[in-house]
Amino acid sequence: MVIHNKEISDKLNEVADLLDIKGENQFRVRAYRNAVRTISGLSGSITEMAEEGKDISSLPGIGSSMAEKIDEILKTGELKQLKNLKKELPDSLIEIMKLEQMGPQRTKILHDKLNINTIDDLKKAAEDGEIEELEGFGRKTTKNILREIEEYSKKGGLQRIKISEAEKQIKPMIEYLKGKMDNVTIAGSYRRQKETVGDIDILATGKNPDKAMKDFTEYEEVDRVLSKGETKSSIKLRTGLQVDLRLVKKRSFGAALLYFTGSKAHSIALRKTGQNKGYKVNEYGVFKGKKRLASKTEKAMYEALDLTYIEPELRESRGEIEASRNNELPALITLEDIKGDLHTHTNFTDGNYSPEEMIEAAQERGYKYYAITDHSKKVAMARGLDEKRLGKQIERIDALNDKIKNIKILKGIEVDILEDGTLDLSNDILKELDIVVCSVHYNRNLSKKKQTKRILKAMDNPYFNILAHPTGRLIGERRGYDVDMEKIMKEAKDKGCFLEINSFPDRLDLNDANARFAKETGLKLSISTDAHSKGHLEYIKYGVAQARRGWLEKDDVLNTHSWKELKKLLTR
DNA sequence: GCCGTTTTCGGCCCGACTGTTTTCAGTCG
Repeated sequence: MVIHNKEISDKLNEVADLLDIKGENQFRVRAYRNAVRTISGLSGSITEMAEEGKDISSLPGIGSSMAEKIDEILKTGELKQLKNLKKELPDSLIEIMKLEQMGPQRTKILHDKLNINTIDDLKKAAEDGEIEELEGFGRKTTKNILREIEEYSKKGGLQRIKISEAEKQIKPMIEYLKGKMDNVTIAGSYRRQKETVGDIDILATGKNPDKAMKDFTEYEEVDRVLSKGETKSSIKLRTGLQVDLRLVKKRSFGAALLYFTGSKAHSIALRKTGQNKGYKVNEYGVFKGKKRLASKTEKAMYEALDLTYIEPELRESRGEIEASRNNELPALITLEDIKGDLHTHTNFTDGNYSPEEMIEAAQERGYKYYAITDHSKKVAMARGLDEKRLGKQIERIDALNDKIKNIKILKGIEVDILEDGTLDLSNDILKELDIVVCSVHYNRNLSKKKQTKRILKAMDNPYFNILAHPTGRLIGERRGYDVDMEKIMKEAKDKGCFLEINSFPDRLDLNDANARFAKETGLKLSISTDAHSKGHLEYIKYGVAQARRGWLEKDDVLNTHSWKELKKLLTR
């Protein structure tokens, strides 16, 4: 039986939630959450680790006891401890606990005193006035609970939004705030460029807190004010996005930015590092007794802890603090390192613009080369190209290359990998191309074994260059197909093939963990947009961000190289 | 439940805000 990492982390997370509600020791609860975080950050499969006889308890935050539980899940698909917990407490309490304003303890009290087990129970008890009678609760709390239930049912559950969507929603507000206060900076998971964000944390400095908080809470898109204080206020935009503003003193800006950028795990690790040195680390600085050692900038904060500066994208407690201490942090790739796009479409298939128009947009970005990779015939919906139409496109690009001098246009294709692992176009035409991007669009539901075999077989075709959107996932909508990604990466390296980080905001595929594994395998990746429109070329920044989160350096990425070098790399 | 440049036992990050209180618990990040 193949157990996915997510099944393991979901079960352990449920255990943590239920133990939390039960009122168990907080550190024990945290231990489960730490294990969940470790598992979520793995690129490889735990099932396979176990099969290969690797020691699961060597993973950070996973000790012998946790390893035994994981082993039980691997062997039986279940966890007795979780089953027993569910006998004590209905797991529907977890849903209640995750409502805003509700935590483990309130959930427990409501369960014990009013026998509330579901969100419906909660709603009824709140409406009947039972909750406000309880000690520690009151009228306002009851009102907040009812509002959160309404919000919850409106959204159909609790959701995070894509980073691209968050960017769209927050940009106008940032512009507005910049006119009202100083040093306006977005912190939180947005600054770390996580693929999705739950809310937006903004940091700023200003001389007049009352005025600043008033300006913030009176922004025209604000739906309601959740809290308003001297240093912290929270609002909800009409779109449903929560935004927190923290006002800090200029001299503690670095300390505050560091703290509010997180991640939580990174902050905790930093505080521990400080503690070991006899310092106290908080959002106001690094302190030795009363003496402030650092606070103005993040760099100074890190240095006070004997660490080199750590880029926000790395702050996930995935080894960055050790690497910083040993001065072994990667020099992360930047947007400026990208020399061209290797996966784009035109109106030959389902793109919105002609090759000429797309190329012009690429020139505006300063690209040195630009690959046109329209769909192949299998993708009929997009009017995919057959050999004949691709031949015409090749002629058109040859003519363009004769005419246009400052950018090299690469003749390419996004060719479908058919179910049997062959490619959708003949080698006679593929050999005419500069670059062959290959992807799976159909037969997504093959078994892991078959899907892996299919892709590996496709890689045996000597013209196969890059596997596009390798897992096929769509964030928040569709799981990736079942595939042995580690095996594919290792074989890609051996065969001289590459994988893509697809920068399209819905995809971000490969993700950060996969990218990091690729680096560790020594496999270079491309970062491309899959642009279907001129404006999509800008999405490259999201791909670069995920690459940075995956610890990638300039040299780890195919399209940071000159066309001359790239051509060599593509030649098998 | 994890973990060790002080430890195999005894620690485990820290502060702001709200609401319900009248000194503080719960939640959040």
